[in-house]
Order: sequence, then C-alpha cells, then structure tokens
Amino acid sequence: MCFITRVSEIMTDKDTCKSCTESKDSIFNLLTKEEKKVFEENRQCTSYKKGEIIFKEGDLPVGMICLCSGKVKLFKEGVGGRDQIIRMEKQGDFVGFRALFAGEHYSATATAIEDSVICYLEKNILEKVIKANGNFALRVINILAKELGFSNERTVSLTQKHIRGRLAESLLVLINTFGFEENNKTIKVYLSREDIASLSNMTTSNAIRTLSTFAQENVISLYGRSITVENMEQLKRISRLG
Amino acid sequence: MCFITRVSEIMTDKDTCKSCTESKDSIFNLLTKEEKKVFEENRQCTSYKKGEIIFKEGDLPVGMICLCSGKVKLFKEGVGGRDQIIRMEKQGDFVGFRALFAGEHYSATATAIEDSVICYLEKNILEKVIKANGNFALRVINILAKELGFSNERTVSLTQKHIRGRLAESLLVLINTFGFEENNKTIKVYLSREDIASLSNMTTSNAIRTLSTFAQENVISLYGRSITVENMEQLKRISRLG
DNA sequence: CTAAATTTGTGTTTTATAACACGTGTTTCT
DNA sequence: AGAAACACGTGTTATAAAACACAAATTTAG
Repeated sequence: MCFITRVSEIMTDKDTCKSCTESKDSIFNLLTKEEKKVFEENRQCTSYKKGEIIFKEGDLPVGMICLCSGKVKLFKEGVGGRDQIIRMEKQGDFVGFRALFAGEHYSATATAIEDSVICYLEKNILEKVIKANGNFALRVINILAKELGFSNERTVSLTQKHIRGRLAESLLVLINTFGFEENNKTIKVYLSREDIASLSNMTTSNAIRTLSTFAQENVISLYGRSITVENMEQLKRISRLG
Repeated sequence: MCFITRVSEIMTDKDTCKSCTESKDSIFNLLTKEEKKVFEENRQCTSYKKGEIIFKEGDLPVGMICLCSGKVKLFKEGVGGRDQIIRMEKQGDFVGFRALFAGEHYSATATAIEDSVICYLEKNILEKVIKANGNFALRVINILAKELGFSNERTVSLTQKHIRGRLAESLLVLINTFGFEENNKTIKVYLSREDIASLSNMTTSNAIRTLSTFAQENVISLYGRSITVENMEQLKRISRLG
C-alpha cells in the first residue's frame, strides 16, 4: 500500500486521537503504563473523508490500524464486481488486522463511510507487546475468535436465508454495531441502498423493494437514508425464520 | 458437553498420540521442553469411530481438542435443517478452538468422517502457555487470522458463485486440506454426495448432477466415492469464473 | 442556477436452482 | 435370506431472486 498518496491529512497533534488508548472498555487497558506510552509515542494518526479508501484488496498491510472516530466498511469484490460487505467497523475497532496477523495481503477493501480518523501502529511494536503481555495476547485471540464466529454465522445466513431474512439480519447487525440514535429507534448509521444490498447479499433493487415492504408492514419506517425500527420483535422474527 | 457419554474409547496409552507434539511442522515445536512435557502429561486421548459426534452445536467447550489422526467435519445446522460444512479438519488441526477462545458455546457440530483419535487439553493449561510463550501466542493468532480469511473468502464464494463454481471450489478446498493419494490425482477423502452438497451450499441432487457433468467433461472421473482430478487447470478455471 | 450524475423506486422478464417425484443399487439389520 | 434403510441418479415442476428497463427524485458539479 502506498500510504502517502491515500492520506487525506496526516495529523500532527497526536492527542486528537485519544479514544484508542483511553476509552473505557478498550483492549489497551490491558497494557502497562510503559506499554501505553510506547504505543502513544509510535502511532501516526490520519484522517479520511467520507468515501475515501483506507486500504485496498491486495495491498500489503504495514501496521495495525485502529479506528479512532468515524465508520468504515470492509468489503470484498465478488463475481462480476458485485461487492460483499464483510464487516462494518466503528470507533475503537481494529481495521484490517486480520491480514496483518495472517501475514497476507489484504483480502478486502476498507472505505470510510463517514469522515474518519485512524491511528496506525507499526507491526513490530505490536508484536513485541503481544509477546510480552500475555493478557493482551489472549484478548487479541479472543477478538479474532469472536470475529471468526461472526463470519461463520454470516456464511450460513447469507447462503440459506431468503431475502427478507437476510435483510432483517443485516439491519440487526447494523444495530448491534452502531446502536441507535437518542430516540432509541433510529439506526445510527446512514448507508446507501447499494451498501445495504452489499451487506445483505442481494441486488440494490431488491434491497429497496424489501425495505419498502418492511415499512409497509410497520416493522421499520424510512426517511431518506435513516431507518427507524418500529417493531424490533417482528424484525428479529423475520431474521430468525429466514 | 458431557464428555464421558460420547467417548468411544478413552485411550490409556498416551503415546498412541504422538502426532500432536512430535510432527514436523506442528505448532507445538514452538514450546520449550518443559512446556511440551506439561502438555504431554495433561492430555487425554480419545478415539471416535466414523460417524460419531465429537461435540455438538451449543455444547460448552471444556478444553482444546487436537486431531491426532483421522478426519473431522465441522458443520452448522442452517435454515430448515440444511447443514453447511464450514470446515474440514485433518491430522494436526485443532478442532473447535474458536469457541474455546471466544468464550462461547460451540457454534458448530464436529463429527468424525473417518475413525479418529483426538487429544484433549484443559483450557487453563493452554492459557498459561499462551501467556508465558509469546511466539506460541503469535502462532495461535496467526492460525485464527488465516482461518478468518478462509471464512470470509467462502462467504463470498458460496453466495456469489454459481453451482459449478461452488462445487469446483469445494473440490479445491478438499484437495488443499487432504491432498491426493499416491497417484497424485485422487482426492484423499471419501465423502457422501450429501456431504459434498453441504460443503458447496447446494442440494444433494445438484451435487450429484454437477459431479456427473464434470465427469462428462473429463474434468474429473468418479468411481464410487473416489474423485480423481483429470484436468486441474480446468477445475481451477471453473472455480474462478464462478 | 441549470445540467449532469447519482441514487432511489417500480414493473416485467428471465433464469438458476430448489423442491419434488420416482427408480435403482447397496449396505445393514434381524 | 429377506426386509428395511440408505445412498445414488435423473427427469420435471415451481419459484425466488437476478437481470433488465425505465421513470422520478435527489445530490453534485460547472
């Protein structure tokens, strides 16, 4: 990956990115003061505008990326250019660390779906800490294991559930990742119909159509790109029955 | 998981299972002599007959399982009882360690597809070694990361490729996992058509039909459950084009 | 502020594949 | 040995969802 050309803005003030090491339930809380310091001194923060590519399928990972703020989609290009979104990343998530640890090129492309700030940490520094701090290592293992469970789950859902079930499940995934706005009903992410389709393994037409049907059935209500859940139980039922 | 009731035969001679700690490219080579000794003294070997269940979706993992010999399929039950095989395990593989590290119940069922011997190691012993031995920890991380890559890859293939592409890819997966017999052509695993279907996300009828078509096209030849690859390039091409 | 481009929305047609039905061959069990 | 259960194979039908075509609405750019 050619880091420089894609950089929207390399941030000079490292304190702009506090969330990674300072947020409450962060994995970084397992680090010692010294280890935290090493991380803070060696990281490089970069900001991306909505729509910009952070890395591309095939690029070689050069370090660990933590999403300080914003939202990112991770997608693979499939047969005939049809994209499949395999993961949505929120503040505090690691982006693309799978490829780093697997020692492989990126197997997916990461794009900011909102203005985002990432901070970037060299691989060898991370590895040193993993080797030295067993609890940190176990936590990394735990995160990977959970993500693998999610991926396996999705494989079955996306292949076996019917359109309505797939869309309902994808909405639940979005809720799970990004949560609700203050009203506790409106999903806190604003995706194009095309992205919703890529997440749910269907064509854009069918995503639009099926969302409309859900709205007609008062399971959700739509206003532009905002999706408000009106009947959570029913949404879960549709997802479950496939 | 109720360990005792499922045990086909608890083996008394621990040396019957050498492959785990002694094979050439085993992860256990990263262990010190002392750590190896702890592993060897604390493991429990068990043998399973073809068709027997090692653990079930929903069971709670109680330890790390290493497949000493034999072959195992890992599958999830999908919508309407349609199984999806998410992984095939060969000698030396860890079975179900994802759930163990994720701290979750098993999300899939493991069944021996050949007579198999597993050896079982308590979780806390494993965790101690991971905490103490950084290189071992990194290797575990590496294995999980690679498996996650495989899972993501399969999600896209199984949802987007057409029947022929899915079947061809599944055959390549089998070759990749189990390799060939001495003739360098016959895939070294013997599955029912139903299992091949469950691996490829299709009905048994379609697996049978499509295998026949491949045979007619001289891409493979069939003799009972044995599948011999006659034109590897063509098989790869079919997989690639979807 | 208008033109162009993109996104959203809807109806129709086509097609891949599941579902079904049925027959044959092969183990397994009593 | 005979019955039952299971695995394999093939033709037909039904259907979910993709593909296509086109219109309206919204956003972006000049």
